[in-house]
Amino acid sequence: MTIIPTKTFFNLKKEKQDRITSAALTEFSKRCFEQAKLSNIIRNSHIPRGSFYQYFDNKKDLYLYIFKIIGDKKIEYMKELLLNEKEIPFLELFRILYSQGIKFSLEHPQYIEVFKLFINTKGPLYDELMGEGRKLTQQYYINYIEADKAKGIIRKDINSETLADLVINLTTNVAIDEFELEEVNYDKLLKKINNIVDIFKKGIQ
Amino acid sequence: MTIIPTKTFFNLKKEKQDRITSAALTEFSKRCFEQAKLSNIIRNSHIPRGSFYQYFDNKKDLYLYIFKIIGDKKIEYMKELLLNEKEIPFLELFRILYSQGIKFSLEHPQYIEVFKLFINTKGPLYDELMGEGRKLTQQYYINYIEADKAKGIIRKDINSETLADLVINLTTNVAIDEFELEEVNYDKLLKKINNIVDIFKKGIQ
DNA sequence: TCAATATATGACAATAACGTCATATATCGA
DNA sequence: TCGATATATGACGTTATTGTCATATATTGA
Repeated sequence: MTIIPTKTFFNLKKEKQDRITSAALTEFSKRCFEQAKLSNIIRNSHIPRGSFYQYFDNKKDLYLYIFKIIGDKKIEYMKELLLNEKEIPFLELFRILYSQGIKFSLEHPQYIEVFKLFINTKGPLYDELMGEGRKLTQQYYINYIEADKAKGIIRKDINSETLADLVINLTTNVAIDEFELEEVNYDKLLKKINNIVDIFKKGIQ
Repeated sequence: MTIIPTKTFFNLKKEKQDRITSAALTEFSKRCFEQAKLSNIIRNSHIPRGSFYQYFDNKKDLYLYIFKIIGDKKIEYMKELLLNEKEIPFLELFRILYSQGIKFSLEHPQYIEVFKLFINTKGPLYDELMGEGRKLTQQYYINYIEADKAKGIIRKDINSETLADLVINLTTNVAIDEFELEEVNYDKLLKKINNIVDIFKKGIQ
């Protein structure tokens, strides 16, 4: 069993580690995993080809490492926010997740590019990394929805699964679409989120 | 100015043309444009490498041709449906487009795979082919929404643009997600669409 | 100090893809 | 029939990329 990255990598001066992760982030934010070129990363981080293979087994290992960094940062970012929010209504949860997710993305534009490419390029790697993830999220939302139904906040005839799926799509795809646009403005986005929540709450009629 | 494909291609026996388009469809439904391998297409259609380059200038031309075939089929499929639907409410338009889109996809599973990969791999080709497409669609929806507002079917305080964007996302991303699942059942999907329309109409409260 | 361990290095083999080209074969029209 | 035009063919040049390996250099600890 090999450590990923290698012990050698962690022994490196932080500056050198950063040069590599930074170059990797740049490449993986421009091209999907399959399309990304290790040669670019090696060139831009100014390390010899041979050295790279002392730090990582291959391109995939590097990708997984970068992906882990992003995941950890995001979880850390969201966790504190959700810790004291056990009993909020579903739509509030959605509002928080959506807006906080966008805030995170604004602060880490490169991360979100990597993630976008990952989401979009649904290959074997996608299945490997996501696995049961989506079903877990769906169940997570359904719990809130059912709780709201019990409290009478959400109509009983709403299909929980459909609603959960809708929201999952909005928090991934729609949020991601926001960043295709030219100027991203947080306040503008907040208004948009409130619009969406309002549509969900009261309908459009 | 070169014809795309070549005149030569159209002179071919239909059987041979089909062998090529069929092999291309298979490849482009498995791999995005950049990732797709012309070698596979050439091998599976049992034509010599040299011949291919008498029919198409390059991989991109073949892709554009396949894409055009799909686009034409879809337009033809949707057109007759929308011709006599000038004055329907926005949500009805949505219901029709969504369900008809899914029906089309069920009948042409390979087409939808190609399209999924195209949508997802947002590269230079995406921009080239989509261009103003999204903005046109947005405006198309907004017209219906504004008309409904005038008639009092949709609340005046709903943001037309936001609603249009929401629906665009649902008709592309969500519809596409349906096909990630194992068993696709049209009746089940119809129910789901009605659920979604209901949520939009009356809200979840 | 000096041997053992850890790190650095870039040339190289292997693989794979695209598009070209010279040549062979078939078809068509007068 | 036979020359002109259209089509067929696959070996080849070119280019890119990944991962390997033998060797050089640095660092560490006894």
